[in-house]
Amino acid sequence: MRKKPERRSNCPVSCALDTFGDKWTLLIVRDLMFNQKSSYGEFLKSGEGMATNILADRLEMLERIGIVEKTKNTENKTKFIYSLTPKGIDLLPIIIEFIVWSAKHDLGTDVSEEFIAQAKKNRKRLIVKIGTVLKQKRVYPI
Amino acid sequence: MRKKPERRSNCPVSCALDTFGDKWTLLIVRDLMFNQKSSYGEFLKSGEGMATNILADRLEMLERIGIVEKTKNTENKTKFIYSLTPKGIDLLPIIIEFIVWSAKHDLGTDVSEEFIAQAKKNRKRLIVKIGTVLKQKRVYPI
DNA sequence: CTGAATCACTTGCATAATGCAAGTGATTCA
DNA sequence: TGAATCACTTGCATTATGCAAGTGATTCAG
Repeated sequence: MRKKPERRSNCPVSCALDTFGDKWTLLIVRDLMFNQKSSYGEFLKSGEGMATNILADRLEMLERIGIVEKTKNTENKTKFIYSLTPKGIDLLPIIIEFIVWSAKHDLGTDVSEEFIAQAKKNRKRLIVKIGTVLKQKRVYPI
Repeated sequence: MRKKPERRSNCPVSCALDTFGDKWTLLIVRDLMFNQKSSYGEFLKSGEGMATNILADRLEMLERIGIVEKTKNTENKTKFIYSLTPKGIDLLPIIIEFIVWSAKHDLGTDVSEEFIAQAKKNRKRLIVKIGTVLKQKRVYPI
């Protein structure tokens, strides 16, 4: 378990990196946003090969700070469903900008032309569109 | 020295995190963009207290992958000047979105209302404006 | 009703990254 | 010419990550 990330300064960039400044946390968010994943087992199957202990640690952290919500699956009691809260959905612009940057500067990265075109020409619309879908997917707590 | 970050997948988010997924790299970029810092000694003085070896490591990496440029100061030969390349300047939207997210969800973080207002209402204009300043600051290689 | 399968984790230990303090070598300045 | 400045290195302790195996609560098939 990683140490409680005490804030290094009050700079907004620094504070964001206290939470997201690692190689895994935003990949979970990405999977929730773009890859239709919502369970521990599905996150594990992602191409990057996250270790089980790291995944458990990050999910606990994301839930604790209110970016992700964990609910019981009514069908199968061993299965849990993770979904993004509004605070988590607000990470969408950050993820989009990472994608745009990689598409431009990291040849060999897989991005659809379509997505980049929309991100550039109808950015706001794209964010609203994806955000709406994510809000609908959200499993509201009782 | 950290290992050469081999790409974990071809996902643009994952690729970006291979480079920027740590607590320090984007702070150097932030200092170059917003804090008028341009030398090793100045980066060290940042409020977060970066270790000297980590700073040296990240500066070398950022230069190697073409995000930062290192030039000799003509006045003082012991001093070097670091500046952002166009590839580095393109990180601006990412940094801005981190700031916007923290301003909204991390109370206690220091952001001016003015900046957030501009980021929301005139995002494109803000990016062009800051980008232009950074291009002018850039020390072109011979 | 029971044993195998599924799911979501834990645990223990090796390896890698980071943090800290001290040291080095090339200018530059008094 | 000796002290100060600047940009790093180096060595070692601490922390985080990676890997493989194990655990406990359902669920499902026979």
